[in-house]
Amino acid sequence: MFFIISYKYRSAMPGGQQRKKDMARSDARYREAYNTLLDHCATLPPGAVLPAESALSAIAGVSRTVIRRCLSRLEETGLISWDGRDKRILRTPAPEDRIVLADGHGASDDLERRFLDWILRFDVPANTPLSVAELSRNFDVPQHELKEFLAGLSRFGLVARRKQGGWMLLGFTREFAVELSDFRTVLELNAISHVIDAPVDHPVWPRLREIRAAHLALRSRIDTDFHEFSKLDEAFHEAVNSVVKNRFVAEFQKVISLIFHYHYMWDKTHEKIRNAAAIGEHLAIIDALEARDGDAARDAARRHLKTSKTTLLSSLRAHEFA
Amino acid sequence: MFFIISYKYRSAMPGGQQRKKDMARSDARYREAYNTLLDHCATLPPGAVLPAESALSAIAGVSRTVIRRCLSRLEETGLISWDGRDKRILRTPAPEDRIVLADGHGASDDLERRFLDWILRFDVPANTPLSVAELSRNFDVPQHELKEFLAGLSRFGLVARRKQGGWMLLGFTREFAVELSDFRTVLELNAISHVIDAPVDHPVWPRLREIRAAHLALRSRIDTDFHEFSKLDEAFHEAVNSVVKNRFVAEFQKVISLIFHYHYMWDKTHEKIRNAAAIGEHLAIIDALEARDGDAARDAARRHLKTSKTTLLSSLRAHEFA
DNA sequence: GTATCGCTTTTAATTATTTAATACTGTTTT
DNA sequence: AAAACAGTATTAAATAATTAAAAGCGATAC
Repeated sequence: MFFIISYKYRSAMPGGQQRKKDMARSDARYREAYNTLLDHCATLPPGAVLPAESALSAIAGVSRTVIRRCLSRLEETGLISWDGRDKRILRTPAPEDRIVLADGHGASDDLERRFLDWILRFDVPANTPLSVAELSRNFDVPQHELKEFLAGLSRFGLVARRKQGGWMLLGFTREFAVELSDFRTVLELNAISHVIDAPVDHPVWPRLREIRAAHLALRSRIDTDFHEFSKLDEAFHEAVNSVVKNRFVAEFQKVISLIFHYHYMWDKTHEKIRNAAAIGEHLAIIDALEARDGDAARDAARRHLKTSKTTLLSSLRAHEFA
Repeated sequence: MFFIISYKYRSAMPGGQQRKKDMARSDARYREAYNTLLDHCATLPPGAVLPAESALSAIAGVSRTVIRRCLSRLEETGLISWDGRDKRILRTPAPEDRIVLADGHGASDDLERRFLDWILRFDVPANTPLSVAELSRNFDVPQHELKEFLAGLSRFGLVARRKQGGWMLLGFTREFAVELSDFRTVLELNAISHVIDAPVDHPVWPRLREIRAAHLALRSRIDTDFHEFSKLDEAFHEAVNSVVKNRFVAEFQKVISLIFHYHYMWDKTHEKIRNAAAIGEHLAIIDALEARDGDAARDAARRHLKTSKTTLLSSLRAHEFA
């Protein structure tokens, strides 16, 4: 009983805002909901009656508990009157009525990309112990999120738990690269087969035509713009794999394409020659696909993936001896 | 300063054992290390000098911090004398000197199997909200372990976060089953190709011969023992896939085989006929493999996997209308 | 000079606390 | 009477706080 009522008075305590120390869980949800409610009130004239608590909870996308906390504050601030079901707007909310949102970690969503980026860019060696505390600081993400993220990565065999606690980076070893390349080949050849069977009105066909044109255009100015190939490579493989509608394939493809993409970008040895050759390989695949010649397409793809694998491995070797 | 010294006296406090409430983290590591050290002491005669702290930490596989805590207790119990580097055994340890290991959650390792078992056995519907607290109670696993586990599963698209917090079971929908089957087909056909290329002295060949014999034996008594097929099915697919040495494939295969295995066990409709047919399909694959006929093997495998897919889907449909 | 120790600092596992979500219950409104 | 609603109680999720363990760092003994 007291528990609920106390909401009404809590924010009236000295300081107004809660001390950070007391907040086991952030009240960001409440703050956002409050502002959303303000916006809603702004659309109504003074004297208007507010809808039911459950209706408001639907509007703000939060539970009734949060709504009641918001209403308490609205009443207290003098924005509304509140007695049971009767909730009336007293005055139109002003900009200064909003509560500031404690700047949360907006960084969380991008974590995977930034983490892989870090590993590949700084060439973090295999068997490096990963400190959750340190990663948390560097990536500006709460520790528990990082733990969940690492738990997810462990499913890909990229990291593993250490017996003495914490985590350890397993890849990027030679074995990892080989197995990744092999797995990519399996997925990609399957995708090629799917493209061959795609109906004539499938969006992949115009997309491939565009990509072919882009390849030809880049080939004509390869001497100067060879570094643009990386983007083209990603687009090509994305187009081919887009035909396969499979959540498992998609999940892996995300990681695979990221890793290959970065290696293409950073391995600068013979970059121009490599990219020129890859353009040729891509065009061969597209030719075979458009001719609906499955065997030829798979052969061409196999050749291209073999080149990719070799490139990936040699870039690892280069780092090893660096 | 006081913090560390207190180790020496803490265990002398009333009760001897720490109150559970005070233990933010379990001291299981210390307890195990202590017993290990006792075992080590038992091999030495009284009066013998114990090795350096770092050496002991290597023996017990823990940090020096834990070793020092153990030494404190050993000294206190009168088992050793300890003054700086001088550590001598005073008497041979007796069985009652061991500390009891607080029975921890030995349940953690088996979590994946038990979780999938639960989903499939009780036919938990798609879009069911999963409560970490409840799962934690039912599976007798700490909450944070469950969160990490669910984070891992989300990589397979089996579960996902909810915006209002917590997790939600996504599969087992029809789409999930279709995509899982398709993915399994891709992996399995690849495995078949690998088997074909395996050298004559590869262990897969004798294994397949054994499995063929087991199939023939079961076929002769299929009328009574048809339910034994489930084990045979698992053995067959495991043998074929064992040829592919790939961490990504292996990780998926674990989940896939579990799911198909359970469905074979529980879908009781036409079980005898289904299993008899599957035996024939398996034998056809084995025949083609032993004849080193890649195309025939892949065709046979495709037929078998198609049957499997149909069975999986119809078992889902059966549940839907139940 | 180097191996080892005492002590300090840092990290990770786990509990505890706070906020939010949900379930339940009786009352009011239609 | 039935539906909608607010008040209350319970439960869960996020995250801070706490403790065990690990790692690090001079000092010291050999």
